[in-house]
Amino acid sequence: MRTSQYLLSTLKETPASAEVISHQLMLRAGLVRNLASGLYTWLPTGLRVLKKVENIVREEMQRAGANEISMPMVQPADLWEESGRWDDYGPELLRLNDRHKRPFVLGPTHEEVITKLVANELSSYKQLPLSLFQIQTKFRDEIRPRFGVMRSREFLMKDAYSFHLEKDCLEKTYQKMFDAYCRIFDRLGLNYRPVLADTGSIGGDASHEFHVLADSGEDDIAFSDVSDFAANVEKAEALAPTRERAEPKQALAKINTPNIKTIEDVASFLNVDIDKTVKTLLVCGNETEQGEQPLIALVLRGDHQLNEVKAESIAQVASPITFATDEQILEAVGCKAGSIGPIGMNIEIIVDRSAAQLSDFVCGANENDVHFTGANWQRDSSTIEMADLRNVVEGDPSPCGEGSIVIKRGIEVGHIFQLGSKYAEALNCSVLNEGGKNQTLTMGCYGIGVSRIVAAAIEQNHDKFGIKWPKAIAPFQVAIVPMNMAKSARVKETAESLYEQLNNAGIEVLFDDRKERPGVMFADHELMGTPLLLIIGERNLDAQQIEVKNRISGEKSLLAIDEIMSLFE
RNA sequence: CGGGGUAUAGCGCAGCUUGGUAGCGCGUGCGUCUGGGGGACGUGAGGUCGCAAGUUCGAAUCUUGCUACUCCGACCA
Repeated sequence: MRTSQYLLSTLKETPASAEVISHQLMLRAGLVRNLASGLYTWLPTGLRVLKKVENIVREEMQRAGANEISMPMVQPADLWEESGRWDDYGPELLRLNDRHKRPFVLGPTHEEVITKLVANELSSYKQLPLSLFQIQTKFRDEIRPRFGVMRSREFLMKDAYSFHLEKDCLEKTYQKMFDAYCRIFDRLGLNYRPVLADTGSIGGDASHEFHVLADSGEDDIAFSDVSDFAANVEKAEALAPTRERAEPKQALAKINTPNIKTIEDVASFLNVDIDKTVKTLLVCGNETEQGEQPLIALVLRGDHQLNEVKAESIAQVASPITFATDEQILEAVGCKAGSIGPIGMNIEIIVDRSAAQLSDFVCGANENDVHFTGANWQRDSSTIEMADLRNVVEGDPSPCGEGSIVIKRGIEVGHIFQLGSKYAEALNCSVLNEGGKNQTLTMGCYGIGVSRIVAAAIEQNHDKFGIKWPKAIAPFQVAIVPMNMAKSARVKETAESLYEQLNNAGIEVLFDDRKERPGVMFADHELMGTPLLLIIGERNLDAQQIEVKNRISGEKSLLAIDEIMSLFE
C-alpha cells in the first residue's frame, strides 16, 4: 500500500474527548472515528488490526473444533420472551418494531437464537457434542459508553456455544475452550490472566474471565502473591478471620458527633482507627409471604467495601441490590443514613465476618449526630448472622490458602461459562438419548471482545510516540520511509524496487511516497506503530545500505540492500 | 438515572465577566526555499459561535428551554 492512496488520517493533537491512552492513540493514529456516543467507524488502519485479531480468534476456534456460522443481528422479541430475558435483560437491550409493529431486539448476545437453531437442527445424541461460533457485531445500549471502543455500544464479539448431553462432556469442552483462549491471547502477544469469575446475569456454574492487565482496566483482580490463584474481586472470597474475637473491655457509651456523616470523619473525630469502626448499609430485602418488602442491614468494617455480588447472593437480600432511600431509613430507624448502627436496631442484620470479629468498636447509635463507642457483639446486640459481604483488599490471606492478596486492574477481554440447561430448557432444546428418550441439552458459552482487544493491546503496548503493536496484529509489518524521494532518483528507485519485492513476497508493507519531510513521516509511522521501518536515504546508499529501525526495541541498524528481504524469512 | 464539565473553522483553544465588524496555534490550497525527526517565508480558503425562543437599536457574549458530547457511580465482551 502506498500512503498516497491510503487514508492515513493521523492527528497531531489529542482530541479533548478521549480520556484513556488507547482511545487517544486510536483517534490520533487514525484507527477509528466517533459517530455518536458508543458508536465508531473503523478506518483502514483500525480495520486491518481488527481483522487480524478476528482471524487469530477464528483460527483457534476452528482448531478447537468449533464451526463458524453467522446469525442475524436483529432478533424477534418472542424468542426473548420464551427465554424470559425480555423482562430480565433491562434497558441495555435495544428494542424496536418493524413496519408491521412487530417487536424485535438488536442482539446483545445470541443464546436464544443459537439454542433455537440447535433445537431445530439436532435430533440425536449421536450429533453431540457440537460447538458453533460466530464473529459478529453486537449491540448493547450501555448506560455509559466510555473509553472509546473499550466500552462501546456497538462492538465486535466472538461468541461460541457448545451443546452436550452430559455435564462431564461440557466440562471437557470448557477446558478445551479455556486452552484455546490461552493460545489466542498468547498469539496476540498480550499480558493476560484467566481469573475465576462470577457468572452474572447469564447464569450457570463454572466461569472464567480472561483479563488483559492494565491500569485503565475497569475490573479489580485479586491475585495470590505466591500461587497462581486469580479471581475477579467480585468473586474472591474474604476468608473468615482465624483469631478469636477479643473480650469486651470498654463500656458502651454514647458520644455526640455533630454534623459528622462519613465513616472517615467519624474515625478522625473520635481519633480511632477506621478499622475499629463499623458501617451499616440498609438495602431492600426480598418480599415476604405477606407481600411486605423488609429492609436488611448489612454491616461492614469501616475500611471495607461492600461486595454487591456477594450481597445479592444472600437469600434475604433483593437482587439487583437496591439501597434504602433516605425516607425509608428515617421511617425504619428514625435517623439519617450517617448515624445508623447495628446496636438496638429492629431490622434483620447480616454482619461481614471481619466486622463480626471486632470488639469495642464504634458505630452509629440510630440517633442523628450520635455514635456509640465501646460497642460489642453479643453483649450489646442480639444474635447476628454472619456472611462474607466485603471486597477483598490487598494483604488479605488468599482464598487458595497460600500467600496474600495483591490487587491489579484488568480489562475483561474474554469470558467463558458453563451455562447448564437454562436456555435449553426454556427453548426446548433436546435430543433423543441412547434410551430413545428426549433429553434436554446442557450448554457452554464462550465470548471474546474482539474490538475491545484492539484497545487493550494498545493500553499494554505504547510509548510517548504512539502505538507499539505486537507483531501478530500490526496493521503493516513494515514501512518504507524514503528521505527526500522527490529530489533523489537513487532513493526513489531503491524504494520502489524494495516495495515491489516486499509486495511480491506477500509482506504487508506501507510505502510512504508522500512528499513530506522526514520528521513528519517518522512521527506518523511511530504513531501508527509499524514494527519495522526501512529508512532509505542518500547518506547510506553510497554503501548500498538501508537503515532498519525496530519500533519495539528502538534499535537501529544498517543493512545491505540485498539483505533486506532476509529480514522477513 | 443521579452528580460535575463542555459545546466558537478539520483538530486544540481564546473571546463571554463589562453586548457593538469572530480571533490564535496546528492542519489545509497555491508559490518559493528547505530536505535524516512534526521546517521557513509569502499568499489564500474555511465559522448561520450546538439548537430554539426571549431581552435589546444590536447577542458568541445576557435570560429561559432543549440537544449532543464528556468525566465520576450501578452493566458487561
